[in-house]
Amino acid sequence: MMSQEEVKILADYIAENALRNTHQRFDVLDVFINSEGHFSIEELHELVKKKYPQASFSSTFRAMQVIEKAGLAARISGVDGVFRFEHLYKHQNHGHLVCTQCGQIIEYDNSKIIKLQKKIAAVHHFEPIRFGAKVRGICRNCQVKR
Amino acid sequence: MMSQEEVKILADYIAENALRNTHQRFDVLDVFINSEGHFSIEELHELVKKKYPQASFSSTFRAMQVIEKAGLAARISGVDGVFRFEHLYKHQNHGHLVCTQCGQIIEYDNSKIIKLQKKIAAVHHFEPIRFGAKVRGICRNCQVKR
DNA sequence: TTTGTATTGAAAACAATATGCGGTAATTAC
DNA sequence: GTAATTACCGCATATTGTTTTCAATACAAA
Repeated sequence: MMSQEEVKILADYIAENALRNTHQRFDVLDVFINSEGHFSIEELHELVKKKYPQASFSSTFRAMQVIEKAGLAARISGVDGVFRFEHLYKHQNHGHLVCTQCGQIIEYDNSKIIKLQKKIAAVHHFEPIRFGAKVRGICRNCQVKR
Repeated sequence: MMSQEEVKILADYIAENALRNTHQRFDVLDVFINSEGHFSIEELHELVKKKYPQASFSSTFRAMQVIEKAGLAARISGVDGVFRFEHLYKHQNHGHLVCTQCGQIIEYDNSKIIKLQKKIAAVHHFEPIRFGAKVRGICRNCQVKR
């Protein structure tokens, strides 16, 4: 059920950089692509192990580095010090609402914000690569809890 | 040359929380307030040591925790995994342009972006605490270098 | 002062991230 | 197809940045 498009992107990246097509890399990609939300490497590795029990942490770690370089994933820093991965492919133009209570990350469309950021970057002669917008606060659920 | 307003804020926080007025805390505050830009704890500690050579890393670390809780500083994650401190007092409503080459952080006014974020948060019934906007890219200097 | 306790400084613990190494497996050359 | 090459895996361990422990000290209240 893995999207062939992302597989192709990774395969292309591997070919272009004279790397090797190993099943581990595509195993990790498989799990990552079919995951919803934002996972740390450790969390992601737990998911990978469920489907591919023989997977090692290092492989998940290094596979994600490749997937990141291939442009399919990006690191974001959540509410704790741990970074998590977000999907980049077909997930353009979104910002994050980060709950400081439960750590949940909600995505929202931020195309308007990006337009503003592009203007600002231009003023500063800054060549933008990636845009981010984050609001820290309390999510609906955690408000109810109190 | 230390702003008395920030000193008062810290002193108030200390009084309200039954902490103690130690010179170490105000030494660190002094250096932090008179610093421009964004420093990691380690970088900040280097600055502190220049003025107060006897200062220990632990003290700088813990003093910044207190200063943070007093609402005078906030952590931001820069281009590497290291967090840095930014000024909160009299530094409202700004976003960051982060250079992925040299790590430099440029601040910009983002009051318009915050307005948009407030709207979005309301739609999601999300209670906002702090707003952030970040653009990763290449700064003017680093563009020239290439 | 005396007493109680928060704070300090040094070192060590911790957690997250990253790497070195020897064996293994994917490619390439033949 | 087979051998040669070399990137990669998995394990263990190193590294880095951050936090905590603990005994000694300094602050604040009586």
